[in-house]
Amino acid sequence: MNLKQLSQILDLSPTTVSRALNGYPEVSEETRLRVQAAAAKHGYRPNARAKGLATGRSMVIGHVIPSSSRHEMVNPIFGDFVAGAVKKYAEHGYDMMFTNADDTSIEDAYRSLFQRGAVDGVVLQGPKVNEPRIEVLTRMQVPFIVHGRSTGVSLPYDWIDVNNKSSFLRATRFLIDLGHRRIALINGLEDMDFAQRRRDGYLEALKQAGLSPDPALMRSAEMTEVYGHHETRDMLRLDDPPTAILTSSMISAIGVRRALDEAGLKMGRDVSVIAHDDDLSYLKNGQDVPIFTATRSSVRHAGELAAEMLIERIRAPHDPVKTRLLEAELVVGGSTGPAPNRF
Amino acid sequence: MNLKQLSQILDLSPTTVSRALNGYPEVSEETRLRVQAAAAKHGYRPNARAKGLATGRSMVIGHVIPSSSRHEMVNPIFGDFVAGAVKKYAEHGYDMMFTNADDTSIEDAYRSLFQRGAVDGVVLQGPKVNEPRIEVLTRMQVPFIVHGRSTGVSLPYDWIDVNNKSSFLRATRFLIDLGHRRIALINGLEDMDFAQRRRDGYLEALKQAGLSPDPALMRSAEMTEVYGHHETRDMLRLDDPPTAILTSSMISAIGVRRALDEAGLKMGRDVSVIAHDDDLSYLKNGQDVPIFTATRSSVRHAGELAAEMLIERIRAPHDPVKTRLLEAELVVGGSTGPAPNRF
DNA sequence: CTCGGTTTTCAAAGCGCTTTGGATGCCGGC
DNA sequence: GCCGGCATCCAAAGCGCTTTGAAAACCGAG
Repeated sequence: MNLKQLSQILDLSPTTVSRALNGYPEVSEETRLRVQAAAAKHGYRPNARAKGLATGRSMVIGHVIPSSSRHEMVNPIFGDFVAGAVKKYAEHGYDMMFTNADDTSIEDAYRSLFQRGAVDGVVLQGPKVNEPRIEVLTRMQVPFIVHGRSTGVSLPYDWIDVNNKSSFLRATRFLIDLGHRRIALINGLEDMDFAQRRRDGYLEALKQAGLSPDPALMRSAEMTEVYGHHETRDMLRLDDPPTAILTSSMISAIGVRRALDEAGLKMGRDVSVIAHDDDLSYLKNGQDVPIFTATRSSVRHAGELAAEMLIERIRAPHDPVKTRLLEAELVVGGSTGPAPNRF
Repeated sequence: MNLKQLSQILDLSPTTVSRALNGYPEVSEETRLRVQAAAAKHGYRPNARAKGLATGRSMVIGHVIPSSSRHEMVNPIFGDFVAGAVKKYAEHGYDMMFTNADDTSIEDAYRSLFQRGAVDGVVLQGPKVNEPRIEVLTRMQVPFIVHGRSTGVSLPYDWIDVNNKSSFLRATRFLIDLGHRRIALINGLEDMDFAQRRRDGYLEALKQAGLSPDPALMRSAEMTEVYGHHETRDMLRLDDPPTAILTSSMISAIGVRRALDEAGLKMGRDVSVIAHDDDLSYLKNGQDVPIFTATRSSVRHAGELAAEMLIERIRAPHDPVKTRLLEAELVVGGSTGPAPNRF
């Protein structure tokens, strides 16, 4: 069932039917109702491609998933972000599109997505330090939003980010206030901008407290459970092991706990742990009492906000740049306590 | 840059340029090279919407995400499946599209997606028992594939599934062989088809061993960490607590372990645990030695296969139905051991 | 040369929609 | 009775591509 057929049934021109359905004023209310009824009855749905061709808009927003960095897509954080975004997209009549690209052609992927008219805008996820994609997208005049920021990029661009630095600064200070001096950081990959900012916050707090950082206590890798476990076990073998561990994700924190258990140490008593909690829906940090003391910020909520900001941007391409910085809250659970062995 | 402009630059007709680019034989090799060079030089990308309009195909495959069941999308399993699928899509020139739908209109969402020409096929995820969507999609003649199956649906349809029943049967038998008699099942939501099959396997194994199931040891809910923890803690309080626990996901297994830790029980010695492991990339079941004894089946691989099967289906809509049943492997880790307290 | 066949190219229609620029009919005002 | 103005409706062009059917160019055979 297409417009033409529907208009023939109604004995109206396609023009009028189109207008009736799209809420234009130059059609009588009577006709509009008649058209709407017929459309509903025959299950008429305007062809999205034709509509897009005619209007020049696709009502689709694109996300690109690097394929080689296997984890990115799969990353549960990504999932929650996308869930938040897709909901807002739907509210505004947008669909969400994914394209896959290998790392070499990732810029190409964005370019192609937009230039072939598949999407009206894109969201850039997981920005690295000096993220080159930002410049590319700006030059192409694609409406886009960055989830995160990129130090080193001086262009203005829309972004939404959580204040990683301040949240890790506060978490570190919290541990220091509890008397901890040997504080480890199990961070994400530090070419990622967010990881770098977290490290900055951590270092800043140490500095403020007059503590000097120990490279042996600073680890960086993809945030898996196994990685959290591995690094923790490794650090516990040090002559002067950490009494507190700061970790960049709940997943690795789970690995940390496993390593502590294996070593016969009790979390919160022998070793304190603070995790960054993205408030993932299937991996809640406990029911009422948080399992881990954590810096919490809902990545799903960030997804919603990002979607709204992007849609705004698409509507008004020349508005001044908009940014949004979310503060994480520090929730205190059972995984932290005063430093042991205070002499 | 569009076809017309490019053809003017080349002083050729749009027809010829289009054919040259799409590999049709009726264009001289010389011209073809000239066209390809110009296309590359000017960064020409055929407009996807126009192409779609003309060909009647969108080269997009759709996934629908129920919004009310918050977890579905977010579910890390979903993420890995999608990662596998999107890779295969890309290899065949397809993109992936997501639409959001609330639970009431989920059928509508599929209908709309297809009828408005947004997608060439869809994948149906998380089928329930007597899944109504299968009938709807069949009737609409949408090419589709089901990830999982649906007991109670008698129509033929393409599906790919892991043999949930046999894998849980084997896992249960494995525990029985270790001397366990009080075996708990922490299952997913049992209106989901996969969960029901797992329960069937579990029950079958008990039956074969002459054991009668205890409703107090059979739990069912969304597979979160907190849930695994909660149910385990609850069951440990029973007069006759389980000595082994079978759980439907790694995530809840982590909760199970937490509950065991809290109760001062050692996993693998006091209580044995077997999890179903979807082999998620960021939540590996250990490095070399598996953490949990588990029934393992890569959901990412399932995603790849599903994508290929769907693309096949789109190419040949009238081919006989294809199905694929994957067997999970039973990997033995440190979480299982002989039943304690044998008298 | 001429002619049938082959290769190469092209004009134009069509995909399903929106939108511009009228047409048509009806109204009251003069 | 005519005209401007308004409310409705419509024909046709256009979005950027593919594809049909036909023309043009070229070939060697006769």
